[in-house]
Amino acid sequence: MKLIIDQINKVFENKTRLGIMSALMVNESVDFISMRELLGVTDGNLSSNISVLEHNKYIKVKKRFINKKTNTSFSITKVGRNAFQAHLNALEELLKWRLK
Amino acid sequence: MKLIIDQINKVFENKTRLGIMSALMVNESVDFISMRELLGVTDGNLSSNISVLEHNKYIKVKKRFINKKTNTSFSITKVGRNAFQAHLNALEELLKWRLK
DNA sequence: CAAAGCACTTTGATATTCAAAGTATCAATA
DNA sequence: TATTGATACTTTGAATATCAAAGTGCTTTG
Repeated sequence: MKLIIDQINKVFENKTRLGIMSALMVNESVDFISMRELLGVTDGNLSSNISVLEHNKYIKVKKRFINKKTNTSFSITKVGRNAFQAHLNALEELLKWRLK
Repeated sequence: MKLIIDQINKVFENKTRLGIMSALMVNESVDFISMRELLGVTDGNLSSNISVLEHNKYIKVKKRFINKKTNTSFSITKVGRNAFQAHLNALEELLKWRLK
């Protein structure tokens, strides 16, 4: 069981980051405001958790202007997708372990 | 998606506690030493996380003597089982959400 | 040109984590 | 029978994490 637990990724042991990653697994790109609405979190919370994921190279952040307003959007990286998938697999293993 | 994320239980956002609960879902009772070995954690880590689960009434702690040595064992409560199941359902929902 | 809004980021008080140090009891060795 | 070691935990606290309020830098509106 230790082997399974070791595969659980600390970065994803957080509601907001779990939500961000889930959203980016199915959406090519999601912008700041949409993500905030989707998750129902404060902007401060979203911003700091985005930073954590970015520093881990799990997501990419793209900033641009859309009619004179800043627009920040996120996408998942290959590394992020693999790490998240590994985390989900570990969770699944933990549940399978329960049954044997 | 906010509705799903809200169902994620903060108490279970921790490797050790996730492991404890998984173990107690399938084992009527597990003692301190066995749990520590099973999870591969330090005794301090196990002890403090057991306290968290106990204060949340998710597990019961039973202390007794087995040939003059203290023996502490844990079991899941009805409340704990329900809470953990709800948490697992939320995780599952989050994954299902990914597919639509 | 203030004042208000928008789209974020930073700050910091508060909460959490977990291993080292501590406690209590028993067993063995000298 | 002191003394050291082992076992079975618990407590402490330094390090780290969380997240909402306050801050920043724009633009727009009155």
